[in-house]
Amino acid sequence: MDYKDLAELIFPNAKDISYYEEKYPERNLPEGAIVTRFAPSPTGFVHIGGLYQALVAIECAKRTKGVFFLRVEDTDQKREVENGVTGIVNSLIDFDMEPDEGMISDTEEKGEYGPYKQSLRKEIYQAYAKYLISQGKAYPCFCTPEDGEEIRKKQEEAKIRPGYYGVWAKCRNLSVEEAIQKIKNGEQYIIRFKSPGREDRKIKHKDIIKGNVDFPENDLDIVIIKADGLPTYHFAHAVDDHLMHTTHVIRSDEWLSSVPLHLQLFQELGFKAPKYAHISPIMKNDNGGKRKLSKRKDPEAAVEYYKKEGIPPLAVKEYLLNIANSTFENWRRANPDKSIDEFDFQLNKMSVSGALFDMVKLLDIGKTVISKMTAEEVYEKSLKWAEEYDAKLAEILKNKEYALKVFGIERGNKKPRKDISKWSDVMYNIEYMYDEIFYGKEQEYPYQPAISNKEEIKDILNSYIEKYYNEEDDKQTWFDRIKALAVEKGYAGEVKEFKANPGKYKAHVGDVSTVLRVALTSRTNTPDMYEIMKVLGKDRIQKRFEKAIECLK
RNA sequence: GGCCCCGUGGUCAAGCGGUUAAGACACCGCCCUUUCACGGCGGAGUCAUGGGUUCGAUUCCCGUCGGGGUCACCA
Repeated sequence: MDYKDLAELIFPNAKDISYYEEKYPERNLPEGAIVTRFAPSPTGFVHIGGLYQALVAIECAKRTKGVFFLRVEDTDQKREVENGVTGIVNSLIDFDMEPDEGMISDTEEKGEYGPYKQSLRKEIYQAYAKYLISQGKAYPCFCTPEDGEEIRKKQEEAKIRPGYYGVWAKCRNLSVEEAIQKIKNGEQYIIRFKSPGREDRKIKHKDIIKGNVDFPENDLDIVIIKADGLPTYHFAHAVDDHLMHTTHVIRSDEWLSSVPLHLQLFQELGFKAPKYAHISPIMKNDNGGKRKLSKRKDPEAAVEYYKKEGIPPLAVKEYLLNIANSTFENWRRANPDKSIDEFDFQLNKMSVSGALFDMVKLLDIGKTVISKMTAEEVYEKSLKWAEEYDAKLAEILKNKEYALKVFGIERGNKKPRKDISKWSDVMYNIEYMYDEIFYGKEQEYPYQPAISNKEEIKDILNSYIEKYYNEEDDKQTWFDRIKALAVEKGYAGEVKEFKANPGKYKAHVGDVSTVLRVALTSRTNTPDMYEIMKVLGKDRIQKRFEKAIECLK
């Protein structure tokens, strides 16, 4: 009896691996094309770090006319969440990061290299496990989880390296006959890889991001097929990325220390190993210390958070790209209007250490991104956001024609306003332009100390609307009239003049403007008042003044 | 604890043996200006530490310290 008999006994129905080798031929891609993937567990939750990885992967694939695919790693059934895959796919779509192939929902997929869901690939893994067993490179292990625990305990007590290896790997040296007998006796088992490695030897690995890294060889007989018949991550990774012809494995750097094992697996399976790029995680400052953004503690760890806040996906991507390649920022300054797809992303220029997440910077990028949009775009996007997250905003945005005027204020010129960094800022930015909200609020007029006399304010307001305001005026004329009003009432027409001779005037034209502004908007700081008045129109201006005067009493 | 990775201003970072050590965000000041934002100009602030190597180290080597990762029938 030999290894083949053992393999046959364990996986009687498994196909020969040549079947799969033929079924999934080499991809027909241009020279240098990168085939890579995003391979999350279907928890339905996409971590910002996952999005980051996916973005990097997409940039690589796009740049080389390669392939980016989505594979679902659901070999741990405990982690399975209902509709988890759809959730992930939708998040990618939200960010305009749709994969070229792979899963497109919980049950559907596209592409020739599937299934893209590992739980559906059971027989494939078993075929390769069978192959390994028949070669004497894997074996059934009859140790129970409790046995494993016991071994670890002993190792800990003896202060030696824990794990299933060397003399501790009890089942490794079972003869084929013994193994067959145990199986026939109905003993439960799992399949372990028979590692040819030695801990006292080093291997060299060149990681695209981390550079040269030396490790001790792997000598652990890790399990490749679990009791439930599904593979472990390591085995699935080797089989899948081989069969799917992945050229570059781009993943979080928590996997870096598994590289010796993975390389060994590829070697023993007779596969060509992919290139690896291990990305540093995005960190967060946690009083003094650094730690990974945590799903439990940090809301911003979830991609869903950005959607809820209304931070434009493009802003998130630009921010992430900036962490990935800091040259992006300079490129962006030089090419403010180009698509990010034109940026020459370099995998090997990625930072080796983990960056601290900087929300302030993200929001700054958000401001710039939104400032470049047309009023129409701002309208569409904020409405879409509002429909999902802010019913009141959605309601006031119904009148598109008017909303466009409001969003058009100081927009589209060479120096557009930058005061909206996310869609959830919109309400605050525009609410006073809507009468239903303006009059609905408890009226407060924060007049400035420069002009605080009630009669004075009333006089300025009345004079302005009666004698000085003319809807037809261009901006220069409009402001000249405000100056004339100021002068008439004994204020300096120029701020400079006032500063030069402060004793000569009650205050200056700026203070007069503030009176108008506050009456109009109940705010001291607003965008350009000329444009605001244009949008409001004379009737509404008059009404607001009347209301302001009324409130003075 | 073993193994591995990392350490330039508050943050992201360029730099790779000789630089006044880029740039961005944040901060401060000034200018522009009817407010605010924008924009422009300027400012403060950094090579973790100790030893080497070298004519010369932020750059190379070693130690120390600090941070992170990993040691599952989880991924």
